[in-house]
Amino acid sequence: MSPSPASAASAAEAVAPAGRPLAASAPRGAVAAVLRSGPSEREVDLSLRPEADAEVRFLTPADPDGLHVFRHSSAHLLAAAVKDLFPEARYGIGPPIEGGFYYDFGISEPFTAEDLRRIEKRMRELVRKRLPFQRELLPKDEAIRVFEDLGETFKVELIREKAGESVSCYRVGDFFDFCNGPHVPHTGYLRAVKVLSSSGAYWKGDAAGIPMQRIYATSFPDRKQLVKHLHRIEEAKRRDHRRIGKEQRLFLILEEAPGQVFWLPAGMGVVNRLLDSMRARLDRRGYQEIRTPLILNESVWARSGHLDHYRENMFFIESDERRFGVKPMNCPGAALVYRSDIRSWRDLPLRFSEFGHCHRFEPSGVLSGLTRVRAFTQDDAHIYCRLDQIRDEVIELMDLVREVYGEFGFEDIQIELSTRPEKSVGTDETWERAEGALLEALAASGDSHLLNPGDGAFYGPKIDFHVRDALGRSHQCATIQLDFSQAPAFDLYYAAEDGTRQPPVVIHRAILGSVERFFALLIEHTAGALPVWIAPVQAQVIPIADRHRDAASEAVTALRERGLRVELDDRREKVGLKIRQAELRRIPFMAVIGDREVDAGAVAVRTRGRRGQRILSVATFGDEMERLVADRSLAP
RNA sequence: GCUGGCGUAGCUCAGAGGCAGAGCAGCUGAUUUGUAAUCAGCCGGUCAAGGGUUCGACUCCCUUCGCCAGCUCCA
Repeated sequence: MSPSPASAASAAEAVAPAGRPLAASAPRGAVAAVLRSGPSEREVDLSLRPEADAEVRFLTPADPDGLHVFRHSSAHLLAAAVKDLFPEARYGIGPPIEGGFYYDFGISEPFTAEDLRRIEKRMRELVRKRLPFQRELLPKDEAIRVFEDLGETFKVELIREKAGESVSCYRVGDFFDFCNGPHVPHTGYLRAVKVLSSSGAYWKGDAAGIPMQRIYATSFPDRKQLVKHLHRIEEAKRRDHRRIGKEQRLFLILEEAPGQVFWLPAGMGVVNRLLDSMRARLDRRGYQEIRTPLILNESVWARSGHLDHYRENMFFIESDERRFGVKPMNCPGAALVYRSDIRSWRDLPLRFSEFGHCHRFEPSGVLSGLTRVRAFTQDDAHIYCRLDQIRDEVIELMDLVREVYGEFGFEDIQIELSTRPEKSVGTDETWERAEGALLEALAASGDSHLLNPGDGAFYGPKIDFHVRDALGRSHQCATIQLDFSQAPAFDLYYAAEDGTRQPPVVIHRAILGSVERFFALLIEHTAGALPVWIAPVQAQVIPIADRHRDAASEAVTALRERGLRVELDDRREKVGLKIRQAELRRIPFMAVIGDREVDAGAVAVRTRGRRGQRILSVATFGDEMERLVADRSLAP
């Protein structure tokens, strides 16, 4: 997320007089300042006394840079508390992260829940002491000596790697840390802290390296914001697709097939409507749908490069003394389809779409609900085109992504460009050309993006679209990947205008990404209250007593004849109970029929999540639902 | 895969070295019901699986499987 203009403007600009601490001119709540000297800027403590009158911008926790400082200071506070209680813990790094911060410690025993409570308590004690954050500059060799004496081997390593000749350190109480700063003036600022959880981690993220214990925590400038944040975390848990999937009987994941999905009728219906809507869209955009085998001869995977680059993520089976690979991707199948006929430059671009069921062997520890599975359906396509068509195709694809995600109301989407990884096929020249084409398309689209150097697929660079789930975790969904290597690997060519044989460029792309993952995000995004067009049941018709059954049944029939998904709840239960259960199932509309409605030839329509009802004729009610379906409306 | 936690009825969860518990759901009956839970009765369990310790294990120990959080990796 980038800093919004509104919050950046909230940081006050000022001129600080020479010789006086910046704090003297700082507005209430400021935690640090940005000092401008000429064209360069640097973040500094409020205790700094500028030598000459200085232009400064004060940072508060309301702007992203200020919050960063605030959380970073909080991380020092956490480490100080841990060192108090566990002097043998050596500290690693403690950066701010979205929603809080963490600190890694080298310690033999994992922290218990009780440890975390004690740590939080000690943090609060240190807050009450209002201990100042004091900056000290040491020569590099002296700093190394100091941390060696303290036994802080991680810090010694960091200083050796990162520090310049003069090493900036901060002291807060007895806690001394190598750190650039800046920091809040004293611990009293950090009055709303909460230790959240702990888990294992590794020094420098290296799974073969030294195990560490990581403590996650968060902090806010006041108690109210902290409570609000903790509330959001609770709300996210309520939206968890695993929970809603179970409650609403959408899908199952069983021990009998780890990482694979059993779609229940309600969930299957949603998936089918998703796919139908994608198919209609693709038809309009000139795609041709294909389906290729799940299991292909091993030689295909040798040819495609998967055996060399993707083997550890593949399932293999042996039958009739021959080895087969279960497809983790659909590309080789598409390549074989392309090769099955002669192709002319006039045919391009050829857009083959495939809702391909892919299997990938994922390590057990990464499986999670529908977002990380071992078998999933990709809404894949392979576009075979000429070099000069790449730019327009990619621009067209970005438009398609925007269209689909916009329709579901996803707004927090991050675009990332990933470039050549270490393990890759193809020449430097083709990689440069492919990366250049993507950059051009990105520029043309006007969307901002992040750069992920070295994160591309082994066969080409890619543009990924990430969407956040309810818990704030980011998931890759749509992806657009260029591939200059499939054509040579599979001897693909087209007859060019000049009569020569030319290799086509392949664009792999998925819009939903994995249908399973997209489904999960949709559930969390809507908290299970799916839009009418895709909801498993669109309306529940509820007769009040037995004598209203016939009228209710007629209403159901009339609505079903329009193609609407309507259920009848004619159990001999109270209306309150039926309404409650329909609300819990997030059914968009509840149509109650009692004496008044029978007399008027109407239904009393209650809309999901709203009190009160409207008296409508069955025909009007049907019209309204049809309109919501046709518009793919997000309401109600 | 690694670190830690967890696995008890269909679901949510309590319990605990000595007869296995609750609420909801389900079934049966009564209630004919007006917008988020009507009442009563009944049924429901190899306490994840395998091994070990013990007079006795659901409980303690070991192994395996699965789930959860994080790490690493990714659609």
